Amino acid sequence: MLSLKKYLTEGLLQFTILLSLIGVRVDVDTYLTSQLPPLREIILGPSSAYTQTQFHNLRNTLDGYGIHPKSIDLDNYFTARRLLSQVRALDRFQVPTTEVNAWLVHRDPEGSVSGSQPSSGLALESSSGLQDVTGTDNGVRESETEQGFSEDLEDLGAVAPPVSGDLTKEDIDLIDILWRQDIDLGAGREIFDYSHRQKEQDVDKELQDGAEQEDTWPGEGAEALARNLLVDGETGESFPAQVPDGEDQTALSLEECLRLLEATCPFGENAEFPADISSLTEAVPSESEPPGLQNNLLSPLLTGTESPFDLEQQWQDLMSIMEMQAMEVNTSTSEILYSAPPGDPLSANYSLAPNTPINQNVSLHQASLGGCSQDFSLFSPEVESLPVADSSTLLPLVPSNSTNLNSTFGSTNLAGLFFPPQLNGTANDTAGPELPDPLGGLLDEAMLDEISLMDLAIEEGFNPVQASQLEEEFDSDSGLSLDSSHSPSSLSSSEGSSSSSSSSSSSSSSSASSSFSEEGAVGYSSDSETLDLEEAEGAVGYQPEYSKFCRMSYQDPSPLSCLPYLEHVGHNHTYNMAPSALDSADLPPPSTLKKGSKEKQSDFLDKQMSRDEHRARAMKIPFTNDKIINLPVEEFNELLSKYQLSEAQLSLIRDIRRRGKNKMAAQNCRKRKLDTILNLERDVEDLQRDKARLLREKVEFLRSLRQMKQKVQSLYQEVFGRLRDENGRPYSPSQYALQYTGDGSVLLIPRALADQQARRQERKPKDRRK
DNA sequence: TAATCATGTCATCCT
DNA sequence: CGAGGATGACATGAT
Repeated sequence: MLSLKKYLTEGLLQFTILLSLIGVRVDVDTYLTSQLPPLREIILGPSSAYTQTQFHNLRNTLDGYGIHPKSIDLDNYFTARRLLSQVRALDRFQVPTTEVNAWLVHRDPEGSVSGSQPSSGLALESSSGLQDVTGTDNGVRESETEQGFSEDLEDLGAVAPPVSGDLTKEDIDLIDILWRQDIDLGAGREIFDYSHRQKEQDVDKELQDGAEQEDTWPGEGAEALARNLLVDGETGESFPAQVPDGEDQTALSLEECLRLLEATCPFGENAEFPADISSLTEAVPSESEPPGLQNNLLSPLLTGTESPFDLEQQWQDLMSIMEMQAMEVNTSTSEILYSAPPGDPLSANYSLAPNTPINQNVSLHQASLGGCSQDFSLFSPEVESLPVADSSTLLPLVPSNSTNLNSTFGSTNLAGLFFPPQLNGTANDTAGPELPDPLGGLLDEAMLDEISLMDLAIEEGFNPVQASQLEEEFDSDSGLSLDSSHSPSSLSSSEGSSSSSSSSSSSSSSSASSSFSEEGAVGYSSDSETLDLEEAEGAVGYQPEYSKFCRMSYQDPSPLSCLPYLEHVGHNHTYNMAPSALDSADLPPPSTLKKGSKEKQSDFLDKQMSRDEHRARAMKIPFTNDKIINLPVEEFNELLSKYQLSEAQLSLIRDIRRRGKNKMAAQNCRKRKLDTILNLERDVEDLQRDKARLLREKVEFLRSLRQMKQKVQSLYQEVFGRLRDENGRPYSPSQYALQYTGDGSVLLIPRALADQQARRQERKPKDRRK
């Protein structure tokens, strides 16, 4: 039951963070990436502004006991570290791995516009986009991307694996020197323990990275946007810079495709219509080039593909945003992207006539990482005919936006993908001669379901269930740990740490008690005793709590920490677990003191004592508070039975014991809380990684789907173009359409009929969704 | 001086 | 039933 309760509590916390992470507005990302302190502190660890907290975290979790959190040394230390790192950064080539990758990838032979883009994510995606149609090394490329991505995450501190390589020997040496300077002031070496150092380093790193990225990422977002929308050097068309970037490969293949299509529609005779689609496929290998093709056949099909393409692209935009967020692009960038003036992209886009679909398609291939703003401009007229707000509000993944999402995402499923836009209910004024949906029956329902599931999963903020379902369907080797199995782990870890802490605390206290217990009870001067007695009897309320003598962290064995002169060095919130022990331990033998100093000393001692100690003294309790608190029940009762104690004394003793126990419990409780938060931090990082990976996978799926779709389209055109009526004339695409039946046969049916059926099929998945 | 933090304490629930 | 652990809430002192 205890663990269940724990689990629930922790689970609630996790759930909360989870919600904010994956659900509503995906805001944790922005919290993480922006410089908003609170959540960021919790998740990524405290910044220097929260040094105190950070220190306590370390103190509690990393055994960083030894320097007081409020000590000035700490600031010195951090400042020194930071300056040191900055100085060192001057002579070091500190380029994040991803950055390097980006540059490598960006060695564009054409020196295209995007080559100057600093966005690593964009570059990476572009790289995979470059390989898009070749497809052969896609896997390799993708893995590169993934690697780069995760590295990126790590670089940005979202992940903090102990990379010992981060610290060079000179680093350690320098830190060592610093430590030696600090240890005199009471700083324990644990402070400079690696984990701590790494945390600190992360802070430094963040500073440096922040400086670097200011150059590259967020600040230039708008500029990049502007640049990306500039006129393309090659074609003179105005479209996003990504377009020429990807043109190398995809455009090429699409041009091939175009040629193929143009070639496949001869006006010749003897058009034999293959009865079977498979035979059709065999008869016309996708890359073969039958000569001659009617041009007007192209546009309906190609424009028909634009809408789905653009929907995919929206997904990729989504991707980009997610990943950019994950890459700790700060919110300002996102805002820039979100609020990208619709006018320019739109006009730029509309400058793309529908009869230049290649560029659009090509750009769509590339629209993945980073380039969200550009991507907006890539929406085809069909999609952009929707209110602009729809497409932009789509991006933050607001669940309440479901209607818009449905209207846009709904057509992302295959039915939408393969239906010409006019059948989708989206206006398509620019489309040329219309062709009916040729491919409605080509892909089976199951696939439709999968795709819509994917859409749904991400659309609704990555519902874990759906996401895992999605995972099961698409990726068996998932590392996703969204389910509750994670909580027990963190639970157990916190449990373990708490138990360890409690055990160590009790052990340290008890050891103290064993050595010093008796002295504490006897060593008080009588006058102060009577005084205290009066006070105690007069006032039931607490006396003011005296400041403590030493910082005695309940786990801190460091003798340095008990030096009285250190008290004014830093504020001292001691866990006075064994105050009497401390008192007696640190006091010089009374014989060595003069009488005046002895008085002072006892005054001083008084001030070091906790309220309970004062009360105990006042009530003449014959044994130490430490014993009262830490003795096992049996021994405690034995002890009580040895003395004749008044009811008041007994009651006080019980109170002391209760309070002492509760004090430790509170300490443990707080420590547990911190542990929980740290664990959650790690969990969030993991989930972010998982999320990014899933999104990458989705993009991959969509990419391959798009390729399939292209193939099918070209095949359709080829087949349709070869059809001849009894007079040997080609069928008009505006009047006839091919339709695939369930049994694999292909029918030539009148356009109107095809439209009807297409609409019916289109409604199905939408209904299912409701 | 107000805000914030760390810590102690109490009340309460639970085992 | 009492001891004691856990934890939320509040108090207090320090910064």
